[in-house]
Amino acid sequence: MTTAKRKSDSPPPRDVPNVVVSRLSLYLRELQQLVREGRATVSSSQLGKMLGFTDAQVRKDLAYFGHFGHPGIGYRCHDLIAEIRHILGTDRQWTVTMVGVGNMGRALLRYKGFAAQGFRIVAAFDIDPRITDSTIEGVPVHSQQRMAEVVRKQQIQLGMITVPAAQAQEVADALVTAGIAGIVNFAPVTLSLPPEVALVGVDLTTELEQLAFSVANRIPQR
Amino acid sequence: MTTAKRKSDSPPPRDVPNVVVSRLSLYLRELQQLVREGRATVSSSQLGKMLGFTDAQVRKDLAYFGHFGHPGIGYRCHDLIAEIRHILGTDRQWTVTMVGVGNMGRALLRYKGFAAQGFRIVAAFDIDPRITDSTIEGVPVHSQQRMAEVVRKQQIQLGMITVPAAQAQEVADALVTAGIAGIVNFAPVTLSLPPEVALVGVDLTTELEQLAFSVANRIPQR
DNA sequence: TACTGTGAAACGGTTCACAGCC
DNA sequence: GGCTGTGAACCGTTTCACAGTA
Repeated sequence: MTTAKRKSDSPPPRDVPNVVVSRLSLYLRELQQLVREGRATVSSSQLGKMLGFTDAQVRKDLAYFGHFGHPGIGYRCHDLIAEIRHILGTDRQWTVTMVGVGNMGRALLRYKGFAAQGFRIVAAFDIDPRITDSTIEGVPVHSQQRMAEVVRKQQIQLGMITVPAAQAQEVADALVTAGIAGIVNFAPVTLSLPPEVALVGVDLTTELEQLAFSVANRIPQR
Repeated sequence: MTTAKRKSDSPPPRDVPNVVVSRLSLYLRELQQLVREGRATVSSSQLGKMLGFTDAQVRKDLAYFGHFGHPGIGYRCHDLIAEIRHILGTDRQWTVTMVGVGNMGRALLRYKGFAAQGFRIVAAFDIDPRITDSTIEGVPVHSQQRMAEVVRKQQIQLGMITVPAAQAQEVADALVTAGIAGIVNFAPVTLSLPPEVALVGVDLTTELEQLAFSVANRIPQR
């Protein structure tokens, strides 16, 4: 790390627009790609162009968190990756569990991309006795009854819900009781959780509907 | 359908904020749930509460497209479902293809939820000769070389990309050449497409990163 | 009374434009 | 010359508050 400095090391700014954080993830993805291609630095306008954002937006987004750039040079890719990972909290390991080992759950268990960003799936749960107490991709699959126990013992922080919609709320409640800090919900229902538990919803049908609307109304996106 | 009327039947308003469309999908999901529970009408404040939005927001969102509500009554669930499906374009069938029949592709092929919203997966493509020319969940899996031919012949409108990141751009280019109108990209890369092709990106690692940030910074979400 | 639809006000995020730095 | 960081202007979205309707 060179002269780049954070505004304040631990407590992050209070007033960061929510969308900024989601763009941070995209910057990170592009930067990792650039490093793989051997690039050392990138300017805000180059990074913006790759993602369809303006240069000013890139600079503003990053400036919420510190002075990471170098006038006349741009941003050093390697350093900026480290900064963004620090901001997102993915410079450390997160322990994750998956509830529901059906088609979707299984596919996500096999996906190798999570580990590279610091997310380690350490346990899965299902109600089907044919798969509980087995191991899929090195991840032990437990009976859902053991959730509280396993989550506590293994200090699991995040949960992904990939059960049918009808069971999603009770699974979420169980995860909350077990002490989970955040949930990604893939079931197509709105979950209600206590406010101290973070929630991200991913509904694939909804995504297709966005696409259908764009196509049906011929809205050029970029 | 009763007295509810659209502002104008076919051409939709030009100036609809983008976020409104994504909320429309959520309204639809809740309304379908309400109908399953036997509810006939719902007010903007009830619908809003279910999703964590204000009543004014719900009314404004819907008012962009027409006068669907009934003062003193609220919205008739059944009618509003029909209206929203008409707006999204999901009152008709969409033909969809899936490129990449690995873990994720297979999981999505098996997912039953798409069909219920009007999305019919009619063909899939892969490069692995061990699975090409077979059938998965009733969906024929073709060699990727046949993409242009099959997409044209079957008049496929939308594509989902579930290949590894390194191949995503070339697959996207091939889909565009074949004449696809919109793409959902699950590969963790930024695709560059001609502006007349609609694009929705879903990056699961990005979603986990959002969650990590929220947890690391203890931001209550709701 | 219960509720919608909508102008107007308030808010928040994006873009502009430029001082400062390499 | 090339580039960042940032106050100020701008613009899009949300919320308010109320007239109108059943």
